[in-house]
Formats: sequence, structure tokens, C-alpha cells
Amino acid sequence: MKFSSAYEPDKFEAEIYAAWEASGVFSPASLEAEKAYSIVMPPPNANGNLHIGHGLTVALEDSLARYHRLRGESTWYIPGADHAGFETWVVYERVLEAQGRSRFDFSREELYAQVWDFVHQQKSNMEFQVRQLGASCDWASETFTLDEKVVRRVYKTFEKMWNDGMIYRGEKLVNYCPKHQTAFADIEVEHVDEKGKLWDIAYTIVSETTGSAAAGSPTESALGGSAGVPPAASPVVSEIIVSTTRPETLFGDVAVAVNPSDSRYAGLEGALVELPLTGRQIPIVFDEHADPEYGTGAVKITPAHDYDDFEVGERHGLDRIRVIDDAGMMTGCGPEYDGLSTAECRKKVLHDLEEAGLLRGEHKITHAVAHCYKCGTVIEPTLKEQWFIDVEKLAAAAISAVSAGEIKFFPASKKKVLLNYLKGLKDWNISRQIPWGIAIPMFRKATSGRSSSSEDALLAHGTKSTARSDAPSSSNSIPAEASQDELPEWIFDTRTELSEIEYGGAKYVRDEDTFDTWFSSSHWPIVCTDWEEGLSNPYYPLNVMETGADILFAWVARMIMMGLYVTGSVPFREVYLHGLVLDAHGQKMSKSKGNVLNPVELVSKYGSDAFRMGILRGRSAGMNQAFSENSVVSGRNLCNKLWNLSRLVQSMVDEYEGDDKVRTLNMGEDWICREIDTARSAVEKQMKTYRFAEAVETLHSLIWDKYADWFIESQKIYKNVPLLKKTLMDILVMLHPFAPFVTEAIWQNLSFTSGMIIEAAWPARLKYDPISAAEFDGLTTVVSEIRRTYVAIPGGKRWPVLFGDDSLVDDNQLLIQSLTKAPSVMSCEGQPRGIRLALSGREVYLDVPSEVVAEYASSLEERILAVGRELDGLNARMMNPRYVDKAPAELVEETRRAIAEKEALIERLKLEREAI
RNA sequence: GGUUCCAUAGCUCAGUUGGCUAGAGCGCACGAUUCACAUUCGUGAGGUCGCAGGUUCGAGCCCUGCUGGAACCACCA
Repeated sequence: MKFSSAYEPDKFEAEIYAAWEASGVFSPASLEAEKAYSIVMPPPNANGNLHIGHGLTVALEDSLARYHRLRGESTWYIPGADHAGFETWVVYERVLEAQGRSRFDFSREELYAQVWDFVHQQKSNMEFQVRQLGASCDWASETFTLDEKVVRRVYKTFEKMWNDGMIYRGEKLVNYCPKHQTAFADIEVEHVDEKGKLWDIAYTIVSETTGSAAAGSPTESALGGSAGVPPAASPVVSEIIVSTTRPETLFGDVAVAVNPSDSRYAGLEGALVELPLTGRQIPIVFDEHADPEYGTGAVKITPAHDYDDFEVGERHGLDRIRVIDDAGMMTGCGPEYDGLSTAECRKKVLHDLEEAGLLRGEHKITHAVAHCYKCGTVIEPTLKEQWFIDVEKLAAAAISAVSAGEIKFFPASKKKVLLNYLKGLKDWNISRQIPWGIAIPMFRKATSGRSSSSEDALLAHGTKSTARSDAPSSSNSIPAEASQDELPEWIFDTRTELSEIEYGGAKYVRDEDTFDTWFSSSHWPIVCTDWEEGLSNPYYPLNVMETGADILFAWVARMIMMGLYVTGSVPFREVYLHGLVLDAHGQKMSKSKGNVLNPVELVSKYGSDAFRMGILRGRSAGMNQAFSENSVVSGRNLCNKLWNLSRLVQSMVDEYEGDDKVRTLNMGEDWICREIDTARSAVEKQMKTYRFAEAVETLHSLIWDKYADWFIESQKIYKNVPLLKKTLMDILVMLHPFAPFVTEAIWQNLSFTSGMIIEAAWPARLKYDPISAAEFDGLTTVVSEIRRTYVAIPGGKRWPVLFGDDSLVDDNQLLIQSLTKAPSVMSCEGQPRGIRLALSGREVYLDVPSEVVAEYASSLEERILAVGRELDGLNARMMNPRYVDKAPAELVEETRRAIAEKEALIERLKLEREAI
């Protein structure tokens, strides 16, 4: 094959990927492998293009996969695609909107089919892009989050949890987006600080509590502390002022709460107040929730639309009155208000209160408001019946496994963060009101009379709502001979393709909701590795889980809980969490800012390898770090360098006529073997500790600074072709995990390689003579000093090099001349002259006329001073008796040696100065 | 309010149980150049490691406090 002279990645990347894929090398060597290595791809959303974070994820994971494959492990890198329930749903709703249609124009089944087609088009696009990034993943094992095996496993887990009594139907407040008309988990809600207002509203007290009369005058004291409230004319307790940011929910008020310790309201417990605009009477309750410091210290309680109020309602057995419907419109508030949006209703309520003289104050405040993370709509806490998982046992198991160190975290600090989260975890709402997802396998007994829907505005007293005992405690495997009344309200059944089934002679209707995607994706390591009960599986647990630090809670925590629950063992041994890829100035990338970098564009501009090395550079675990095209350019330059030095080596091989036996090494050859070996063990350590950026840097330096700049240059003088072949192959293999395409392309172009580099073996330890290698270090010092001195001498001329009694220089005259481009290198024949190169401590001179030497004197003087300062520092250390006493002997000895060296150097420099 | 992280060269970042003159890439300056590579080669400038204390023979690293920045969680009637 002819090695083309230019490095043009777009000419070979696609072809090489296709060859890898066709060869079957992406599949694990054996399912029974002793040295198994498994890693899964966090499934990219199958609803669009890859973004920069996917680029990073693939660069990280694939370098791990390739590294372990080269090390002879049976490597299984499993790709996936995410149906991304809600995310895809949002994308598809936009598609529908563009067509002037809406989800409500279709049945659930029609919608499901449409989205299925849509996703499968997008999915192949996504897969193509993953290939462009070079992921060496086993496409035959690609797992889609709606695959049959996933659904089967998820149903199995759900059934187990149902039988274990961990699933319950609860009527709770959920985060509800009125635009998308679905509930969210807490983690899917974004809190944004916003400016708002706090209004003071007077509720008239209509009946005092019986028994003890109010001590003092609550109203008076309440008013005293509250600005903007007119002073009361009468000491008679007549009203209570509540503070609220949401006056429109007043129709749902069922009580007013005050803190029991708040003396302003002492004695008012149980008193009734009249709810403005409605005439309804509600009680005053004492509850710790009311903060005496905030507002007037009296808070209206709306259990159906506020989390805290919900809990207050639970404690006091209060009703829950829904006044906002699923579309975000007012309901059950009377004809004047029903059908208004919450914002319209707020205005009207405020206006009406003002008219009634009940609006007593208005304060500007800043408070956090929950928003839908996708559309930004304000989340409306809404009462819904949903399926919940009791997370207590799950979290406890995860906490104990993580605390016991069964999973190693990179960065380590994330372990603490995760434990902190698990300790405060609340029950998990797994119901979503969108059609695109895995159907919840639960059927409800159809009632003959009124609908069992929970959508009625006025709900019954809340005792049944969160009661778990309401649900049957076991699955429905035993047909009941009981009467219809004794049949369970809910039964588990996996026949979710049916909308209704029969059981015990009764009709059961499927719950229309789907699972939260995190419920199914928490099974990812289990389903991807085809783990099954009772079968041994060397690929489970995964060796590592690599994913974004932003989904530590949403995903990693849940995978750990689910892995432990389903398989009894943690789902992975190590977790590597990457941070966000920020733009060049450290800003978050966003479409609106216009600072988004597209990985696929960078790949086509600079090549896949350049992108991969570029995005890894300067990056460490868990940190949000800047990224710019510059680092990709640097990666591309390295590829170019490697390409060209490989061409040079090939040309040397082409001219060579000897055999492949590596002959005795010279010092430059010992030196490069030492450098390669050092780099190899450094990379091994770096890969073990997930220091990808450092591994790339190690290899960059090896290839450029060591191999190209010194070794290849020295081989232009003395060639050792068998060693050139061997070392080049080692270097290519070591870089392959990070730059798979260019290393494979070169491998295929070289005449002396066989097979594919992706299947090559990681380099073994190299033999070399360390003393000989160290001599070459001495030579590089001489060469560097000659170069530096050339630049330091005014005029920029290269002067002849003379040497005295120095075998190192004598033996390497040609090499020194070649590396320094000196006009000549020759013996001074016992007549030293010109400038002596003092730093290297060798008898080497530059044959410079005396008038030029004089001009050089000042730089020499500077150097004497600099060395003098270093010497002073070292001497000061030795003068300290406690240092000599307490520091390790080796270190002290080293310091002594350094002092001796510096003293000798200064002597030489002074001699040199005197010579001038 | 809670948890966690960060502050080192002009920029983006390394610096792994404390140890010799604190490193890299990019950028910058000066110089080179038929002979693998201008996507190149050589040389250099640039840092009191956020501030103040402490521990230690020795601190960029450990401890305390402070200042500035970020992320996440919870919450604000």
C-alpha cells in the first residue's frame, strides 16, 4: 500500500471503522472469558444529534475499551439508545405542532406508533455519529430502552417490588407541568429565583375558640409587626392577616396556620375564620410550619396546591380542595373564576379583595419558583394519584454498599455527595402521563357507577390517599372466588398491549400512565449484560460506569439501588463521572448563547482522533471544564506528526537490506527504550486511575519530544531499522486507545505490521542499558547548550564546535553536528579556545573570535549570579541543623551532591569569564 | 439553609502518601528553513501557587479562618 504523503483523516476513517465492524473485533472474545472487561454506553437520546457531551463520553469510554482490549481482556463495550420518554416526547410534540396538530388529536396507540417511527429514523442518525467518533462498541448487542428484554426485566422488578410491598398508589402532590400535562420527579424540576410579591389578606374571625379567652390582643400585636397594615381601631379580635404569594389558591384554603409559640395568636386554636370571596368558614390550626418571622406569621393552608400545606393538612386531617385543573385553569371556585388561568385569577382575586377592603399589604420578595426543565412553564403542584416506590430499603442497601467501599468513585468526593443524597431520599414517583414509554403493568377494577378517575375537583378526606394497605399485598396469581366487592382494586398484569382485561369475573382497565424513564434505565447494567437470575455472568457487575456528574442522582444512584435490589450485587465496581464541557471562556454551552460546538463538525474538520484527544486534554474527573477548538488543533497536529514520522520510518525500512534481528543498542537506542518503557508504565498507571488527560500528555510528549525530536533525528545518522520498527509499533499501540483511526491507518500502511492494530498486544517491558541511556541524556544536555549558546551570542551565527578530551563528544561528532547544525565538530587538539560550554561540565567549546566572546560576557555574568542564588538556597538548607537531623538521609545526601555540583559549575563559569 | 468543588503563567488546565530549580497545551517574542512534517524546527520571556494565620527541618499540597467563583440538594406562605 502506498503511504500518501499528507495526513487526511477524512480519506480513511469511515473505511477503517467499517473494516473493524466487519471483522467482529468489537464483540467480546468469549462469554466465558476469564479476563472480562465490560463497560456500557449511557444511551444517547434517539431523538436527534449528538452533542459535545456525547463526544466526551465516547472519547473516555472508548479509550478504556480499546486499552483493555489491547491488554488482552475480553472487552465488551455495549452501546445503547434511549427512547428518552419525556425528552423525545417534547421533541415530537414540536414536530406535531409544526404540522398544526396536537397530541390530543390521536389515540395513545396511534401516538405510540408515530413516535416509534420517528425515533427509529433518528436512532440510525445517532448511531452513525457514534461510529464517526470511533466507538469500538458491539453493535450486535445494542440495547434500546424499549427493547423487549428491557420491558421484561422492568416488569419483573416491578412485580417483585409489588410483592415486596414496596409499590404503593398514593395521592400526593406531584410536580405537574400544565403545558405537557405530566408529572415529574423532583429532580426534573428546576428552581429559579424570581421576584414576586407577598400579599397580606384579612380573614375575618367569626367565632372564637371556646374556653379560654385570648390572652392579650392578637390582632394588635400582629398588626404592630406588619408594615402596610392599618392599625386596628378596636382591641377586639376581629380578623387575622395571612401572608401569601398565591392569592388565587385561596379558594382551596382549608385552614389558617399559626405557630403555637407565636404569642400574637395564642388562644386562637380552633377559632373559625371566614374565607374571603367564598363565605366558607375554615379553622385556625396551630402548626410548626408557620414561621413567626415570615410575613404576619399566619399562613393560609391549601393542601391541594402546596407541598408544605399538604403536610400540614395531613397532620390536622384537613380536606384537600383542588381549584386548578390539569390544564392549569381555575376550577370549582365559582362561575366568576372558573376557567381563568392562574395568572388571570390572581389579578381578579386581588382586585376583588381590594374592593372588599380585605387586601392589607403588598411586599416585594424574591423566592424560588419551580419550572418545567424543558419548557420553562411554572410547575403547578397538583394532587394526583400516582405509583410510588417506597425507597427506604433501596436507599439503605445502597448506602451500606457505597459506605463499605464496594464502588470506587472518580472523583472520590462524589461518594460523599451521593451518600448525602441517598440519606435524604424521598419516595419515588414513577408515573408519567405521557404515552411514549413503557406502560405501567397495572389494571384497575372498573366500577359500574361513577368513574374511578381522581380528577374530581373536590376530593374526599385524605386518609385513604397515601395508605399502602389499600393496595393488595400480593400479585394476582390466584384467581379469587370471592365476590366482586372483595376483588382487589388494582392487579398486576404484563399484558399491557391490552387496554382492558378480565380477572375474577370483573373488568380491569389498564392504567394509562407510563414509567418514569429513570425507572427502566436504572436497570441498564443488568439488561445490557443480559444478566439473569442464577446464571454466572463475567460481565456483571460492569468494571466501570462512565457518565456525567449531572446525573449522579437521577441515574447512578438509581442503578446502584436497582442493581442491589435485583441482582444482590452492585452494578459496577467503579464510577467515573465527567463534568460539563464548557465553552472556551468557561460558559455553559447553549443554543441561545450561540456558543455550542458540534462534535460531528469538529470530527469532519480535524478528524475523529484529533477531536478525541482534544476533548480529553486538560480534563479531570467531575470538573466542569472549558473546551476550545485549539485543543483539537493540537490533537490534529500530533496525528500529523505521527503520520509523517511513520512515513519516514517506512522509508528507512524500504532502504534497509538487513534482517529483523535487533542488533546491539547504542546509547540513543537505549535511551528511547527507556523513554518508551517509562511512558508505558506511566500510561498504565494513568489509565488505572482514569487520568485520561495525563495519559494523552504522556504520549504526546513521548511521540513528539522524545521519539521525533531526539530518537528519529539521531537515527538519521545511525540507523537501527529493526529497532525503529519495534519502537514505532509500540508507540502506535500505546496511542491507539486515544487515536484509533490514525494509528490503524498507519498500521495498515506500514510494510512490517500484520493484522489490525485494534487487536494488537499492549507493549511488553523493553530491555535497555540504563547507564547507556543516561549517557544519551548527557549528550542532549550538550546539544541543548550549544543551541542555546548560538541564540545567546549576538549575531545568530553558528560557530564551529571544538571538543577536548571527551569521549562522549568524540564518539558522536556527526550526531552533534546534525542535531545542532554546527558548521563543524572537531577536536581542539589540546588548544581550547572560544567559549567553553560550562553547564554540561564537558570539554566543549564554541570557536568564537575574542571580540564576539566579549559581547557574550554579560549573559555569562547573569548565569553566574543565577547559579549563585541556587547555591545559596541549598546552603541555607544545609545550615539548618534540624533539616540535616530530621529529613531523610537520602535527601540530605542529594542536597550535598547538588551543592558540590553547583560549586563546580560556578568555578567553571568563573574560569570562563576570566578567559574573556 | 445543606452538601460538594474550585482559586497555580496572558488563556485552559496538570501538579497522585508534603521533598531538589512548580509543569503542559495554546498564545506571545526572537531566530531558522530545499533533504518526514510550516499541521515544521530551535531558543526564550512570563508564576511572591486567592488572602491571613497554624503544623512541619520543609507547604502549591495538611489544618483553621477569610475573600471570590461554581455546581447540586432542600426551602422560602
